Order: sequence, then structure tokens, then C-alpha cells
Amino acid sequence: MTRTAGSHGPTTQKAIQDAGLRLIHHHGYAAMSLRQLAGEVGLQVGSLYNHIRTKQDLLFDLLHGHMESLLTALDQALAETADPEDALRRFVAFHVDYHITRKAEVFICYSELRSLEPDNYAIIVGLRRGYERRLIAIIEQGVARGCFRVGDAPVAAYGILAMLTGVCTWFRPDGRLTAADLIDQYTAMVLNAVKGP
Amino acid sequence: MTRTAGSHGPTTQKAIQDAGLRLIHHHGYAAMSLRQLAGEVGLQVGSLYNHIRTKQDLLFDLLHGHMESLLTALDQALAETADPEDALRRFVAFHVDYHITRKAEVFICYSELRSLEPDNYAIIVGLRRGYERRLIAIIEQGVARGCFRVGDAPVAAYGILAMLTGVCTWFRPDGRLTAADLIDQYTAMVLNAVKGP
Amino acid sequence: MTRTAGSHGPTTQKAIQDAGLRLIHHHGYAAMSLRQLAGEVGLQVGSLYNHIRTKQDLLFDLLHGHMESLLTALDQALAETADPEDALRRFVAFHVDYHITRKAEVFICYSELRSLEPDNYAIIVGLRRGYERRLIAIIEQGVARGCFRVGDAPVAAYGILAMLTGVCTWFRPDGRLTAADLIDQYTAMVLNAVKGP
Amino acid sequence: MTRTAGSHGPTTQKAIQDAGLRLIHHHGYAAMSLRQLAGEVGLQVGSLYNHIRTKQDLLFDLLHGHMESLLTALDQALAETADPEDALRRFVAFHVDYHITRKAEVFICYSELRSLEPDNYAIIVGLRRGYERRLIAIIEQGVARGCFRVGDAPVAAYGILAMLTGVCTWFRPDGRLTAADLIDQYTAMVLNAVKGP
DNA sequence: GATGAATGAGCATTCATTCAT
DNA sequence: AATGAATGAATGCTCATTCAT
Repeated sequence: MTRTAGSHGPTTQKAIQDAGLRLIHHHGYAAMSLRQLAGEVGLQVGSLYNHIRTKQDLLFDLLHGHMESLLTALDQALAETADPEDALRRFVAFHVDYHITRKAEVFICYSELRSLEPDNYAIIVGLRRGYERRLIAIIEQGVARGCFRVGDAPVAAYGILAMLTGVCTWFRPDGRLTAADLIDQYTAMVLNAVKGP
Repeated sequence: MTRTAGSHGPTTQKAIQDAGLRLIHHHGYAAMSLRQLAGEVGLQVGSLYNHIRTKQDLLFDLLHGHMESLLTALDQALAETADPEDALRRFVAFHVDYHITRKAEVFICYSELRSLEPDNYAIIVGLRRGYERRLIAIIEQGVARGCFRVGDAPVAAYGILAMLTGVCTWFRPDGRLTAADLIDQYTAMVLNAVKGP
Repeated sequence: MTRTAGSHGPTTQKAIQDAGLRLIHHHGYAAMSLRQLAGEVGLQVGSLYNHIRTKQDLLFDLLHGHMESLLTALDQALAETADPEDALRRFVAFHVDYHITRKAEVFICYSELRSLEPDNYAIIVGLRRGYERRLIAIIEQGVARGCFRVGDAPVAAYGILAMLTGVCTWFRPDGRLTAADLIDQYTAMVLNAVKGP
Repeated sequence: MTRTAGSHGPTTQKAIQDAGLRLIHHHGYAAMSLRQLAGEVGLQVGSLYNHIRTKQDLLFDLLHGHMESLLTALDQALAETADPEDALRRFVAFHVDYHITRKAEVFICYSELRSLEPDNYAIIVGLRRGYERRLIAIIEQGVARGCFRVGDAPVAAYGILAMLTGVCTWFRPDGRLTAADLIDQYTAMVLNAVKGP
């Protein structure tokens, strides 16, 4: 954690994280300079170090915070589902909604994995695997109960995740489709895909 | 020594592009230094400039060459298809195969778009749009003929493309699945998804 | 160590300008490297950029500062002169004295004009034209009042300026002549030249 | 000398010197790159070295050739002059004419002295001193015969040389004045200056 | 004579980071 | 907390020069 206990700069801290997220999303971690970041927040470079430990830590905190809130939110969305089909519907709706709403976090969580130092990388990838496993489990349950039919559950899951995650690349809230339309269409496509002909 | 015996223009050019592709794929364009690249090829930094104009040009040439060969290969794969379902099968098989075989090119073509200068960006994105349009056209034809049923053709196309493209992130040729298995499963999923219940 | 004890912004700024002036005077702008400059001031190269924006800016600031102080000093020297002959005497004395005293600034202001980027060039040349115009005006007044006789006033002015400015190339304060001797002789030559036979 | 005996490339040799003169005049020796020069002549950089030994040699040959032809031409112009006043008239006419006609050579001969390596510097400065001495001798003779009156002959000579040399900076053949007008005016000014009131 | 490919040193500039104030 | 000045390493790129072909 970067925040010094007891310090009273939550505003600056937050401003740095927001600007950092935006800049990493736009230019990438390697291409973002701390001078740029300081400029966005209205500080001199040196002052940044009252709020972050290193550039790498800023990235890690962003990704780690994102993954934790993503997992918490998913568990909430899936709570008390017995039926795999119902669970899959909820998963699709949750994933698309979350990926539309917080596209920057989601995007850098995929694109900046390689910018993480080994230890940090392992942690984030571990959390991500947990997320994937929840979808795999749903599919495996569906297959076990005979309501889904797929060749290989993890492969099906990776395909579905890639398809749904793609929305954070192209979806525009002010475009032809509403988020609800999108969720409806993708839910139908995903269910058709796993239920078979 | 001013020249390694046996060195040869076109060979060096190719070596630079190969190493460049590999390094950009691994570390990203911004994080790859020309010193690293020169080292991989066995040259001094300055010598690189006998073969490339700028770092940006190296990236652009890589992406441009890739997009052109991708489009040519797709047109060949789709030649003489009358039936949308047949066309879609061929598209899936082609796309997955190509994205497994040349995963580095494909990956950087998505991930390094933002590293392109505006003019170069416009060119590559234009070519990519051409690729997407071919899939959209197939889906629209299928819908027109009543064999496919999707909410919105472009949205379906983006979903399918994202799903298929994902393979270049996780597929390992020495893994549990063969490329043929993968193509079979994904063809089935895609066709189910667009044919509806 | 991150900072030499006792170092201080404005002082360093001044040291950089002094050393920059000396080095540009000796080797020329293009031939002076910022490494050299940093070495003279006792800094690492990068630290220079806490005090200058670019190498070009350093040059421009030097020339601009010089031209402004030159014009101010000239106006002071010429204040309350009614008689053209008196004005010309004062001009010669002022110009020679200034060009002996601050020969480095004066020299680079002539020799490094071509190293200025277009916008900066225009500004400095504009100021210089203002200086020339003051001498031209004196000669024209003298001609109008019949005390001077020259073919073309600007041409006479350019000749006089070139003659006087030359001192910063060869005059040595510890040489055969004192500055006062020099001013006397040049005043006589200039007055003879413009008064005619 | 740069030219390999027996080679038959006088055209290329000449083209390189012409372009070199022009580029050094425009940008300065340090700022001119051999790549630029090669480009102007229509060669690759490496090929330049079939015609020059080094960049420094190119500069030296330019200056040395210039000084030798200047001295030869001056001696011709002054041949068979008995009278100092006549000699001074001829000197002014010769110097102005030469400095207008070959302004680029003349200019770089002043401005690029500092770019010469020590040995080359000594040679060129020696030749230049010879040129100055001819004017000093004329003035001293005039003073000895009582037709000129100046404080210090070398100082007068330096002033006159600076004044006359200045023309290569500002004179435009298509301007308000012809070369003849200029020579007339400057001859008058110089003679007035040295003859005294 | 010309070319293209190489070298190794050098360039101006930017970087993440540190720390006295 | 914030600043401004510093560090030392690194960046993309250019340089004069060499030389096998």
C-alpha cells in the first residue's frame, strides 16, 4: 500500500491514481512519465513521492485494487445462484456491465500485465485466474448437469471472456446500442454457444 | 572492424524486423530500446539506421506488412464461397489458424495501435476496418437469407472477433488441445451463437 | 549525493549563462556541447535542464538579454544630445567602449545569428536594426544640417558600425593602446570620414 | 592537397568544394554534416572520401586556396604604385570588389578560423597577417610622407579593413547601390579618415 | 569512383528517483 | 506536503570515418 497511515491527503492521493489510470490507459505504462502525471495533478515531480513509493507501485496498486473490487463484485453478483444457466446469465450481465463502466481499469489490467515486476505479476495473474475459474466452474457445472455442451470447458470460458471483454475496446455509451441491448444480445449469443444446437 | 564478413543488407533487414517483432511483443514498443534491438541483431545502435528510418517506422512497417498479408490471406481463404454458413466456417478456421501461427504480429497489431503516430494510426486502423467489414458482411448475408439470427450484425462480429483473437493470448501449441480441436470447438460455438436457439 | 551543499538556483543559472557565453564565444554554438557546459559549471548534463529549456533557448536568452541592455545603454548615452556631431562622438565612444567591455556577447550576437531558429532570429535582427537605425538617424540629421557629407547615410552607417565593431576581434586591454587612445583615434577617423574634405 | 594525382574527377572535386563552401557559409563548419554535403553533390557519404581526406581538410583547402588567390590578386592590383594615396585608392577598390564578388569565401575565412586545427590555423592566420601588413605599409608610407595623419597605423588599418570587409555581410548586388557607387563612397570615407581635417 | 553497411563516439534531451529546504 | 535542484543512467538519433565489394 502506498498511503502513509495517518496522512491527510486522500484528495491528492486519489487525484494521482485517477490521473495515473487515465494516462496509463491512453499512453501505456512505459510511455507515461511521472512528469506528465505530476503535471496533470498540479504538482512538481518530487512531490509525487509523498504519495507513491515508485512508479511500479502506482501501477500495482491500480491493478490490485481493481482486481479485488472486481472479485468482490462478482461474488456478490453470483450469490445464491443454483442453476448454471442463471449463473451464466448473471455472469454475462455482470461482466459486460463492469467492463463498460470501468473500462480503463479493465483495459490496463490486461495490457499492462507485462509491465509488472515478477512478484507483482504473480499476484495479479493469480487473482485473475480466480476470476476465470468462477466462469469455468459455471460451465463445468452446466456440462455436468447436461444443460451445456462444450468441447472443453476452459477453452469455452476463455472464448467467452475474450468476447465479453472486447466490449471495453469498442463500446461507446452514446452509440447505436444501449448497454442493456448489448447485454441481451451477448447473453443470447453466449447461451446459444454453450447450449449447442 | 567495420563490417562483419558475410553480413548482407536484406538479411540484416530481416533480422532487425524479426528481432523487433519479438521485442515489441515481449516488452512493448515504448519499453523496447534500440540498443536492445541492436544487441539482438549483433550491431551497434547507429548501424540500425542503415536499415530503418526511425523506431516509429520499424513499428509501422511491421504492422502494415502484417495487415496486408492478413487481408490477402483472408481473401484467398474466402474465395468462391456462396453460402454464409460455409463462409463463416472458413472465416473462423482461417482467423484462428492465422492468429495461432503468427501470434506476435497479431498481438502487437492490437496492443501497439496507440504507439502509432496519427497518420500511421489512420492507415492501420483503416486496414483493420476492412478486415472487420468482411466478417460483418458474412453475418449480414446470413441474416438476410434467414440462416443467422443476431441482434446487431456489427456487434455480433466484434464479439466473434474478440473471442477468436483471444487465442493468440493463451493458446500453446504444446498444450492440451491441438489447433484442429480448437478450431472445431470454436466453429461450433460461433455457429451456435449466430444461428440462435 | 543529490545536491551539492550550498548550491542555489539563481547562482547556478548565472554560472550556466556565463559558461555558455564563454564556450559559445570560443567554439561556436554548434560546436559547444551541453556536456562541456555542464562540466564547466560542475553539474551532470541532465541537471542543466533545471535551468534552461533547450540549448537553443540558452543562446536566445544570451542574445536577447545582450541586445536589450545594449539598446538601453545606448539610449542613455545619447540622451539630451542636440548636435549631430556631438551625438556621433558619443555614439563612437559608447560603441567602442561597450564592444571592448563585453566583447563576448557582442561577438556571438554577430556570429551566431545563423544558429537561431527562425522566430528567434527575427526578434534579434529586429532589435539590431533598431540599433543601426539610431546611427543612421544621426548621420541623416548631420547631412540635413550640412555638417556631414556622405553618399548614402545607411551605407556610411554600416561602414562605421563594421569599423567600430571590429575592435572586439583584435583589441587587447593590455596591448599598445589604451581604450581611451582607441576611442580618440576612431572618433577622429569617423568624424573626418563623414565630414568630408 | 586533397586531389589524388592522376585522378580524372575534377568535376566532382569542384562540385564538392562549391557545395562545401555554400554549406559552410550558410550553416557553419560545425553545423554542416558530410551527409548533407554528399546529398548536395549527389553522392553517398562514403564516396566523398574519394575526393577529400577529412572534413577538416576540406575546410583548410577552401581557406588556403582563398587566401592564396586573394594575396596574388592584391599584389597584381597594387603593382607599380608609387603614391600612397593612389595605393590606398586601389586597395579600397580591390578589397571591396573582391569581398563583394567572393563573399562566401571571404566570410568563412573570418568566421571559421576557430574551426581550424592548430597547425592549419597558424598557416591561414599567417597569410592573413600578410594581407593586413600590405595595408599597414601603405598607411605608414603615407604618414611618413606627410599625406596621411593617423594615431596608430595598425589600428587605422584594422578599422579600415573591418569597415570594408563588412560589405560582404550586407551588400546586395541588386540593391539601391551599385558596386561602383559603393567603392566611390568608401574610397572617399577612407581617404578623409586618414588624411585628417 | 561509387556504394552500402559498418563502427564507436557523441549528441540533446528525458527519465525515475532522491533529498535539503 | 510541496518545491526545486540534483543525480546517473538511458533514450532515439547523428556524426565522421572506414572499407569490402
